[in-house]
Amino acid sequence: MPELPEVESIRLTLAKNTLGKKIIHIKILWSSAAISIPGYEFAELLKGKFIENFDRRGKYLLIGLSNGITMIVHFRMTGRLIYYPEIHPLDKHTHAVFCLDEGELHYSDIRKFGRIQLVPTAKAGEVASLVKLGPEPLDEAFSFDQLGQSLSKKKGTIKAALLDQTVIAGLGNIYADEALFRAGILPERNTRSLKVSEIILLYNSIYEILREGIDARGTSFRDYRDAEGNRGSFQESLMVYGRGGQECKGCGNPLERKKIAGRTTVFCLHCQR
DNA sequence: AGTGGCTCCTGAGCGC
DNA sequence: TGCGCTCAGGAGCCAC
Repeated sequence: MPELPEVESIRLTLAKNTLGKKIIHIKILWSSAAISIPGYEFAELLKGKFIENFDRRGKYLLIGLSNGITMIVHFRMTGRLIYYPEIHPLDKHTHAVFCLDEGELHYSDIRKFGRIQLVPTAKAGEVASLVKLGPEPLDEAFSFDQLGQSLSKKKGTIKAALLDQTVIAGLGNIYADEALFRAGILPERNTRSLKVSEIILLYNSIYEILREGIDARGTSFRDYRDAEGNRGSFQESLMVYGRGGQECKGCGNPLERKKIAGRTTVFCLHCQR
């Protein structure tokens, strides 16, 4: 599932392959919920436009086009945007093909949870889902004070707080569990019970985990691929996610697996407290 | 206001 | 072999 490091990897590989290219035409194969406007209108708006820049906010990818329109993509669980230098056959779950002056870009999504919307670039900052987002964890301006302040407003468990995109943008189930393990904090801890020293540990862990995730070009636990169709490698470095019942890589005790904040959560009772 | 539960959707994995 | 069940989950929405 594309979280911040995966979306960032998609952004980088897309920019490398498609920046400055022209959209010749678009084939819409499935458009019911994924695209916010009727398919023909969507295709008409993008036809003949150049891909000018790529940005990312949390798990959202922002593609700037030459007509003053920004395409905002959220991949949710299984969304993919893959560039092929040559004409490439459609697969069962391809929803749209952007035919470029050189190569083509395929948007596919097995579970159909992904969303694409078009907004005027000038108003991209006003899009409700983006406005609500909390700070960017990799932004230089993001401090542990800021994290502490965001967390102080939350009740519930720290796991729920980390998944809340208004607290901090870009964490999903994988990186939330990994950051908590690294910080040595139990996911079920009440957010308000965290000491300043623990918030500093958590702040550093989030930063490191996301950086390492990007360096590994993301986590391909199952479906994730970057814009060149390649898998990431961070799944090899996971300490807890997807490892319930297995030995903790830190202490050797079996890892716990429990639903917290409605998400499967894996943690170590010995290494986290 | 904050929280918990439901919904969308498909494929994988399991037991029988 | 194949059926039917359960699970995986981001975020929007609703009820309390």
